[in-house]
Amino acid sequence: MPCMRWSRYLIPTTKEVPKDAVVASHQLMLRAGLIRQLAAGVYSYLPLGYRALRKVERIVREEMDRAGAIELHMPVMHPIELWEQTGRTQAMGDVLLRLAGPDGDWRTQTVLGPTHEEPVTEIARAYLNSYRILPVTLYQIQVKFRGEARPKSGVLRTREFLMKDAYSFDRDKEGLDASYKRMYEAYCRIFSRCGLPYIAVEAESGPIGGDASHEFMVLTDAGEDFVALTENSDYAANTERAVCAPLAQDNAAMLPIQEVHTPGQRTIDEVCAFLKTRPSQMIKTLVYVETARPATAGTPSAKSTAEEPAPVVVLVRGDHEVNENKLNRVSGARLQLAPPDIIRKLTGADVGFAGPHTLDKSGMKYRLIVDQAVSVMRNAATGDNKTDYHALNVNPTRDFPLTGDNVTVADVRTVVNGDLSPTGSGSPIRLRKAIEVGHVFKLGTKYSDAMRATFLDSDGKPKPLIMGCYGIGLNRIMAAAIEAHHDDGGIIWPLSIAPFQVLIIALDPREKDVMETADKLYKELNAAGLDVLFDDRDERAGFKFKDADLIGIPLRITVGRKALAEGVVELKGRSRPDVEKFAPDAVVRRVKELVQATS
RNA sequence: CGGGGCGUAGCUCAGUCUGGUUAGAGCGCGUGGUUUGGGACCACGAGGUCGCAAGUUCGAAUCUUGUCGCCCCGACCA
Repeated sequence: MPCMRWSRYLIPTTKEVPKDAVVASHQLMLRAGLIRQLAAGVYSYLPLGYRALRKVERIVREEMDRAGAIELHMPVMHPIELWEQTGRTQAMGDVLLRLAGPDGDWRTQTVLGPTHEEPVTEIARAYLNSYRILPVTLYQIQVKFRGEARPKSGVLRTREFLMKDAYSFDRDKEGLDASYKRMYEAYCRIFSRCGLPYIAVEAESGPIGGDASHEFMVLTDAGEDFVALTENSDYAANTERAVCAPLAQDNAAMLPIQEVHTPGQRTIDEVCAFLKTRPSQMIKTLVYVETARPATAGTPSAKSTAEEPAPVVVLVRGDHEVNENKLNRVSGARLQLAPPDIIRKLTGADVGFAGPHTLDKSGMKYRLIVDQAVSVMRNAATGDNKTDYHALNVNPTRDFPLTGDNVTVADVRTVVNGDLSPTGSGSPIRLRKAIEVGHVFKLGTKYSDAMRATFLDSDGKPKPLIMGCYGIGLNRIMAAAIEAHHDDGGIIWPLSIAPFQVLIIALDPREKDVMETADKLYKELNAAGLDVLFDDRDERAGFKFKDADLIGIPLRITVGRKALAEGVVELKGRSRPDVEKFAPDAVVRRVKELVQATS
């Protein structure tokens, strides 16, 4: 049995808040001696932190196994050729970490895996070649490497992290639905068992659409995703994807268009202040062009000199933001904001004065995409396609079309606070910050097509494997748990993932009785299969209590001279203020009860 | 990649503007003593090529240039 005496263990706690740590979980993980930073976005897990991480790992593994997934272990080093088969060297860009080496060296042909769709599909291609062995779900718990542009918030966003990634392979869409559901349910169990207050939200699902993707979120300001939740909880989605009920038609009488001299007023805020109007009464006119498919050096696959696609003019309300995911889907192309020269050519004005009502005068072809919220406006203010001028009382239908070959009315904006639930319940949407701890995704045949991973179906015909992928960030679970469970004194671990379940503090370690009693409790609890840490350090009581609160072990047994003189020891839960007194024998029973009740 | 900030002891920082003995404090660490139920106190001590490099100067933590690293905001995020 390993010796878990604090005096012989390594728990470098600190009183001072490390200067680089901003969010609570980062500060506490450093102060409690769980992690140590080695480089930007690269952390060591110290003994206490590693124990918690392994607890999380165990829960994840148990639930994956229970859901019928099969564990394997794939390499971190991948031949880049594998990534070229799916075109993701380009899609991933700088996120894909390459090894450096002399030209022609194997190193330059090797990348560190940021995820494992390609390697797992390579395995599936080799071995999952009959409908008879389907469905199969494979998973691993493995380190991932990503060239994150900006690691931040401690362990929440790093360049190296531990992930559980699972991949399902099915013969048809119904099978995928079933596999997806099984993983979804396993995820719910995992996050519940880890003590996380999570919600599952609809997530951006890329080209497949529908209900093909969910993210598991923990609501906290330390997160960097935004989720849209309705007040009555009938809808929850990532803002990348969230939709809302259409806005109602404004029925004000249309006023005649009026031109206003607005010298140098370009931004929505400037113009609003100048015109004494509000952003919600303005139309933001944005010009997009198709992203040039960049031909990476060395790959002579560039298709150039095709006809220059027409710019896409997008209208959203002044207080709304374009959601580029939605826009790309509506337009059927990958768009980016147009450079100034195209804007000048199309609008005849400097950037900042574009409007939808007089665009035809340039003679340039363009497509018009009108956000639904704009389509119901009346008497809006917008640019006048004339430098230093804006127009008042611009109206859809009268001044620019809502129908026609090159016109689309659609939802292309990001939802905002106060939008109403898309379910029609009328419940308002609230935006909340959240940490993404898990993501389930129906992939379909994207990778099996690209890598020709087919199986022979019962009809004797080769068909592409239908895939799903399912990720969980284990380090993020740890950090999210701390974000959700801490107080001024430190961490309050959920029992299930606490590095230790019980902390025994010997308050007067030089007293023979105290040490003997504490040591006996330590041995008994250990023998009962509990994870026990024994604070046998010769320190003052206050010092040890502060440390105990900081590292947040759920159950604390205090053995002190005074209480022992009355024949008792003290039991306290980290999350509650009250202290219970027990005879040493009784406390072991009580602790066992408490641990069993929660596991 | 754009904007801002910071690199001095294991940690938190002062000193830099205005160059000048041997570079400081608190925490932590070691030794001894007094203490001992919510981060004690006294004494002594160990620990730093002031991120790195070049330059200016009689002299550089301090000025100049370059470079590397870290943090924050933004952009980006299969």
